Amino acid sequence: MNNFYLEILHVDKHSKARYGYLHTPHGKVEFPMFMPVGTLATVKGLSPEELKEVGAGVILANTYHLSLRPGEDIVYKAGGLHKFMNYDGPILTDSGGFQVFSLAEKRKITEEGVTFKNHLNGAKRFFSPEIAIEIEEKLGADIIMSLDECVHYPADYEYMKNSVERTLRWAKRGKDAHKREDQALFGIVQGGEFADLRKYCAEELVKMDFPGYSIGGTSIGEPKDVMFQMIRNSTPYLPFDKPRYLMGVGSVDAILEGVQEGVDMFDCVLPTRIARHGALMTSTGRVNIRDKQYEEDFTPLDSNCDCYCCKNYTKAYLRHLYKCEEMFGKRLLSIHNIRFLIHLMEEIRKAIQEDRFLEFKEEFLKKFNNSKGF
RNA sequence: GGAAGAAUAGCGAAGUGGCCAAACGCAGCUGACUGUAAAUCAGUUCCCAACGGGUUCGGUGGUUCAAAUCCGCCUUCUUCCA
Repeated sequence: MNNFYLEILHVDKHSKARYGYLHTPHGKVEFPMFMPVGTLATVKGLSPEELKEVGAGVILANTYHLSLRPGEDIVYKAGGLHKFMNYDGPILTDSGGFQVFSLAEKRKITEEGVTFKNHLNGAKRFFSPEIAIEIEEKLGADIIMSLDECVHYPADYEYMKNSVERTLRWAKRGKDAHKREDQALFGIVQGGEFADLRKYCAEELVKMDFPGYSIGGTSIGEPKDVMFQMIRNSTPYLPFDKPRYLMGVGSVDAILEGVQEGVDMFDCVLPTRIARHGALMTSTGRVNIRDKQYEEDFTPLDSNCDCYCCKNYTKAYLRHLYKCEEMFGKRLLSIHNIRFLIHLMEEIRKAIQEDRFLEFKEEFLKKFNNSKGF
């Protein structure tokens, strides 16, 4: 496919951070990028117009969840995900590999695939690498993931080794099954905390020649330094000219760490989920808006933020909305958190182009870690 | 004027002789959340120099080894009858 490629415009002189455009069938987007998650074909609380306003490019949707509701055939009949959800930017679908982890007690893995007892009514649903691809083709995202096993942490070496071998076989099967020319299928690097397995998995995937590579099995409860090591054990084996996507990572320090190691794409439910729960990312650290200290605070959430929420509303008002469980509050806070991360990426991109990424990282973390981080 | 019933922690509400500093819900205060089973989950909320101690269940006086729980009186509220 020639309408999907990475256009690298600059590499930071003092790190592996890269800047450029990712070209997709639904337009080009700058990287490094943060991709908001819209599991059920909606980024919870935000309209497509609001997503544009906060600067979102790629957004995610989920194969497992959409295949259960409304069902991939409905989305297909609607004209695909873009039309169905009225989003004309690039969309990425996760394969269901994360649900192998998050719904661990409701599934069984075999060589053939994964059988889920779904979380809605317990009905069995079988996912093979081929079925995942078939569903993803019907959903019609620009970027799709092969079915993998997101392995729990910690896992012993033997388990991880077998799992990586199987994930590699699944990647191959998915690739063979994938027919749509207008979708980029990514392979996923697993291997947990084991350096040799990460390397092996990356190298084997590269042999299969995917248009992009994901790093999975991160941010599932492992310590930060372990996560950082997982990244460093993966990126060196991935081709320079293909996008690297660190899955499920959305904490500020981890994003900065990933960018430094040459990661181009990040996604995470963190900003939207914690926003709904009243926790906000600000340039000076974490804010729990429900806290009493904001009761009479008539200043913006983050004076350095240019989002609709920060430009128009005070902490006292946001606290009030939160405590009254008004949905507008959750929307405003979600808008802020997503804008915060996307704005962070904008600043990162600027810093990379000016070869001062490392200084930027240090300064940003210094301010951010003054209070509680994530 | 008479009759019946009720008063429990910020609110609602269990408990009706010892296992009660008192269930539970709400409100309050605080944490957590990372390819979304999440508008969720967890902790905490009488006072204190606190792995112990001190005061509580409308008020007051009793009964009892022991009372939120039983008895007398008082106060307030609700309903019904006049």
